[in-house]
Amino acid sequence: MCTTAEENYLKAIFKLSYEQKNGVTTSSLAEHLATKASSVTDMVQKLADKELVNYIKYQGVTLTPKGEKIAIQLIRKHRLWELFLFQNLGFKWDEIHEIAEELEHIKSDLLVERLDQFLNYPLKDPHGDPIPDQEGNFPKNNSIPLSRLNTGTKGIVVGVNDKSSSFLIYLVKIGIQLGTEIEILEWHEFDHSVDVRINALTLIHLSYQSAQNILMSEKST
Amino acid sequence: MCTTAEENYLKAIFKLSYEQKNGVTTSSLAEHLATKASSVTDMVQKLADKELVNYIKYQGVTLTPKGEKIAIQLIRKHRLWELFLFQNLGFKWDEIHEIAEELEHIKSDLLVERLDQFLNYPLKDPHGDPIPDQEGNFPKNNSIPLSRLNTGTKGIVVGVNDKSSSFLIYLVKIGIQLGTEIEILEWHEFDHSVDVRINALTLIHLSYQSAQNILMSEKST
DNA sequence: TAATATATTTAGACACATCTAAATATATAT
DNA sequence: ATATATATTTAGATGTGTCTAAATATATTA
Ligand SMILES: [Mn+2]
Ligand SMILES: [Mn+2]
Ligand SMILES: [Mn+2]
Ligand SMILES: [Mn+2]
Repeated sequence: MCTTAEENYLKAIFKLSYEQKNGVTTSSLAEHLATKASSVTDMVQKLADKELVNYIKYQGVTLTPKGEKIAIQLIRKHRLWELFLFQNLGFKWDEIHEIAEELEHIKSDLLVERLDQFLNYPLKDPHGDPIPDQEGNFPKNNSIPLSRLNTGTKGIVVGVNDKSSSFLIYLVKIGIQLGTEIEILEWHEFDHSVDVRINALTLIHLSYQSAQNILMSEKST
Repeated sequence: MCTTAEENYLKAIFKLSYEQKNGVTTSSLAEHLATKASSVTDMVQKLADKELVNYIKYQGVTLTPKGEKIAIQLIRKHRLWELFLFQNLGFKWDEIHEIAEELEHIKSDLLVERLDQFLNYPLKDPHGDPIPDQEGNFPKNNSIPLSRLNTGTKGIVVGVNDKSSSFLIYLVKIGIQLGTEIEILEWHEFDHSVDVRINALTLIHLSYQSAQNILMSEKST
């Protein structure tokens, strides 16, 4: 069994290992978990003792299969709870992450399966992120950042990279949520910002950072 | 804010203060929480520093209004979660307590209110226990232990005192759950056990301990 | 390659929650 | 009332998870 702190470390290592292919660094973990590098070293050594991570001093850390399994189950629980909060309890897009951050640590395999069943075995959470199944398989999602769409193309918003409240609230304010149709009107070379049309109606301007964090369906038109 | 450990102590003090009117004793708390008397003393002193309990050495402990409010909110959360697990996720009578013991510590007032709304503002949990409202008021429940019913009277099972898995599983096995009608047939003087008829059909024998732990509606016939 | 900057680990400390063993207070019995 | 038993508190220790400051390794730059 893992403590809540250990679980949060495993989840963080899993997330960061997509950006850092040869070992997650101590400092990036410290930043992600809002803690100190020395605390990370301590914990990572403990996780290595438990054979949940591979760790060589100064070389960063990767998950063992055992550690990865736990991380994926946590993501599964997190996203199922988020969907429950969103769909059944009427929480907003930007209110669910923090609560799910606590709920994901409730220890009961049966609870997760029943929740999955109650929600009708969903494939995506309210942010458009894929929900892994019992075995840890992620459903395919072939989305690309809005920043990679060409002028003139249209697409549907299917997710976001940045799940911070501030970004999500901003998106709602400018009229963007899951399912919104967006047409690329014009890219601006100098700052990579873009003018778009929302739902064939409203014209708005998106910064490059926003464009990178909005995920669109690949339209094979 | 309280830690999970502090919250569990407050809840335990609240429960035990019905049996011990002038201060909950250190040893009874230790027993209830499956810990040592010395640990209880430590924690109780900390809770006194936080002004959540009144504590005088060797005199036992009582809740302050502030401490009582927290305890009642915990009971509210615990019972709402139990009902959710029972009604919506299909858990059995005896499976819900342990999971709710974890869920009750999730920190979000909005979550509790939304859950209450989702469950349609219920008055009782799956064990027949009253669910306090937002202000901490318990709905009246005028139940009496089966052990106090006279020969010939009938009643409906509306709750249980003992919520242990073993007792609940036993009740299900002998055909007793919430809503079951029980008729008192004959009391046995020597061991205070009783013969009863269940749902106007099955005859069974109950020990005095069982009779004390089954709560019946007061029938004003 | 040597000097400097940055990243990481180690050492030592602290708060929390628990324990065992010893000291002390309260209750009970002679 | 004194002795004995029981309940409670204190003292000292442990494990977890965190921190700051110091030591050491790796990366960068001259
Ligand atoms: Mn978490
Ligand atoms: Mn999400
Ligand atoms: Mn609890
Ligand atoms: Mn209950």
